[in-house]
Amino acid sequence: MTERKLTLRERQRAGTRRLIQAHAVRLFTDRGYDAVTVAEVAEAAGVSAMTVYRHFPTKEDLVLIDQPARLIVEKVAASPATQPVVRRVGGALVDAATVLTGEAADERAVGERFLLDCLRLMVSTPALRARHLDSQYALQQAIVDALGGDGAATQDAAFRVQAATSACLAALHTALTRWAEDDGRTELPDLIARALAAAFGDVVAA
Amino acid sequence: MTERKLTLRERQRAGTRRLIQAHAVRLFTDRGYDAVTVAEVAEAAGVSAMTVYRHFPTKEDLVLIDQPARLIVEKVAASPATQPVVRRVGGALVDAATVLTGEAADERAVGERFLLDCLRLMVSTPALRARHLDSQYALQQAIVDALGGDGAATQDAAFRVQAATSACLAALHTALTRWAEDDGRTELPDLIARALAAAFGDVVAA
DNA sequence: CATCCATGTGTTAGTTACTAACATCGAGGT
DNA sequence: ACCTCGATGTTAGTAACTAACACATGGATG
Repeated sequence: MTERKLTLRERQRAGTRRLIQAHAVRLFTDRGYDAVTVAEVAEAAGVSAMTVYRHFPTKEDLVLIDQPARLIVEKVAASPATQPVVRRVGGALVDAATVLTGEAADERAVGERFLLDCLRLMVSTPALRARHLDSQYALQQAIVDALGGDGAATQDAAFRVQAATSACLAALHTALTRWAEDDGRTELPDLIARALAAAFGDVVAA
Repeated sequence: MTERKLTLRERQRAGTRRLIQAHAVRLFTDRGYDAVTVAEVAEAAGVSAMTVYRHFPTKEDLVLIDQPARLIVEKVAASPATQPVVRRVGGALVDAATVLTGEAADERAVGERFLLDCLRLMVSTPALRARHLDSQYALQQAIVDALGGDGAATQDAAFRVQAATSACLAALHTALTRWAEDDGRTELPDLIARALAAAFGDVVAA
């Protein structure tokens, strides 16, 4: 699975990174994001505050998970260009979620729990929610590029693609929020599919 | 139009508020949001930094325009409950935009220019874009409430309403972004209607 | 018109997120 | 064994806020 060619330093670095993030999410969940300072996170992880900033550019990045943008973009690019945009993007989102949540069940237990903790923080903390929504906006730009709506097409066509893509990602966000509220009890791909169906009707029936 | 029963102090307060905001948006547009400190905004407006914070809780609020949430919510609540959600919300968004951009043409020239400056900043500055997206998320909650999907209905129905509403607001955001890029040359209601049509097809034909 | 109070404002001191610059220590190749 | 480079710590600094207190002025009351 994971690359075994990592040098000792790289493993140590990755280790402290995960250590810092784990302590951060735990403290934030316990006492609230705003009530915990970066210095406290650093102390809990046994490092200096500067080290925290070397691994995470901002306090918010301690919680924000880098969306699997690459996977989604690949799936969008691989979708047939003959289908409507909402179907292509929606299908890619469901597929990507299936791949991600379907990984090895043993790692899933711990990994998914951590992910749910992060998601809950993102939904409940205004600053994190805002940053998360903005990262989805960045994902939208990447998806639009992958859809092949390159500068060639009309500006009006590009606008329509933007609108459809943003609507799909909004449905995804609704599904993610619900997933966090449900504590992960419902299967994420199902939630995404249902959110898409609620917004677009049967256009996205895979 | 505006209430003439304002006391002197209220008019003074509103005056300094607009003064501060005008100087802020001008400075931000000229030199960039991050390169201008709140202290500089205060100095340009001829007040102390503390006064700026008394009028605007955060630096970001100097640019963020309070969305006409009330108008939109009213229009949503007034829409026929028999129609699908995307139609009800989409129609309300177009209607509200028509009302707002259709105001007295003389005030519109200056007001719309200021609004476009703010929008451009919101689109191009990450911190502002994030806050704006989050304020749209707040608007989403208000719209869902107004849709009458009160706790009575199924939790699943509430989820579907959330998904559809969020998708509509995503289309709105795409339209607003395009409007700012177009420098307001295209009529905003038309842009919104086209964005909705691109996402949902003919479901929203008003 | 004199008085009192509420409100907007200024000043100061503090907290916290974040940055820059320099010193140190240890991993990893020579 | 030596040298380099990368990870970390330390210090000092900037800027967005917040709290607390003092001051002045609008606006109502006698």
